[in-house]
Amino acid sequence: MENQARMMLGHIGLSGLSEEDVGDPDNIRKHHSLGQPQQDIGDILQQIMTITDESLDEAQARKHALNCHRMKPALFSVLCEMKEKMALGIRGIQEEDGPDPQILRLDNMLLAEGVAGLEKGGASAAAAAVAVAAGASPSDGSLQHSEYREKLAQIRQMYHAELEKYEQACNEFTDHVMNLLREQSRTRPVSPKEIERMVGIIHRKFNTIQMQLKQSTCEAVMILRSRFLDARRKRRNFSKQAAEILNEYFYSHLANPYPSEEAKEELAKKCSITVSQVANWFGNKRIRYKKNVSKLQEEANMYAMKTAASASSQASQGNSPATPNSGTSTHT
DNA sequence: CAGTATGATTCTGA
DNA sequence: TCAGAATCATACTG
Repeated sequence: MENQARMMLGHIGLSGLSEEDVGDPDNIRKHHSLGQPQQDIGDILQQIMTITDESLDEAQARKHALNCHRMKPALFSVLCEMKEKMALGIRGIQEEDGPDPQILRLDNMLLAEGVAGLEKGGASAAAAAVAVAAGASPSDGSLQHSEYREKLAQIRQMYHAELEKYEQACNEFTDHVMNLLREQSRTRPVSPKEIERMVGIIHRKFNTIQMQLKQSTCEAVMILRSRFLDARRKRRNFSKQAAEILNEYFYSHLANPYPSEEAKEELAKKCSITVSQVANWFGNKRIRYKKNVSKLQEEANMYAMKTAASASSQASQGNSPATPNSGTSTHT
């Protein structure tokens, strides 16, 4: 950081003059009386270039010597003059280009994913959104989404830690550069605009770093999300018992195999699956039955007989069936 | 390992 | 918005 700042500023600073130049006023006279201005400029440039090799203490001593030098006001005015000419070139640079659309996009994405939001609500909301996208009921969410939420929280934590680190580093660096410039303004002309410009440059640099952080965070969330959805996509056959229950209901309501919300909920509870899984099952079953009536007729008969048997046994025990047996008789 | 079964997803039309 | 239809992806079976 220290060196970077010096490198950024050193090339225009006066502190490049060597000890003998600054310490001994005669040297300046000597250089001027040599009648070889090009050689002198070369020397000075050489000295300027070696500034970065010096220790901080040396530089401080040199600066102090320079500040006390009786030629300083004259040098300062010369530098002001030079700067006036140079400033024309600097002014051409555009200052602000408004908020970066890419950063905005990334911010929105992170907000939507619950990474950049205020509290954990964002993360759970995102998890719920994933649950809805995956067609699951909210009731089965807590168990299956806990892992997702945990990972998301990890990403979130890392993101915020890094962001804070970058912000801190940016502020520290800005402070440091501003102090350096303020310090230098005693020996060379440094306008507030220039300081502002330098701060702008630093902020832009840190913004690009921040954008990279946001980009990789987005990537991580996307990977996590797709992995989570892929995991849900992995199919497990329902248990034999669940299939029995669903088939029984289907064939006993063959004339109208569209269970109501309440019926679906009950079936879901009985089969230990979600309501949407019940809906999926009925959707699949209806279409597949229709496509293959002749083949599934056998299955229909089997379930019809089974239902009849259980109904009669229940009747003999004095219990009435819980669900009406509407469709079986038409399909024998 | 190929063919089939099955749960889930996506698209379409009413 | 919902059901049907097509399709995908995986599990199961001979």
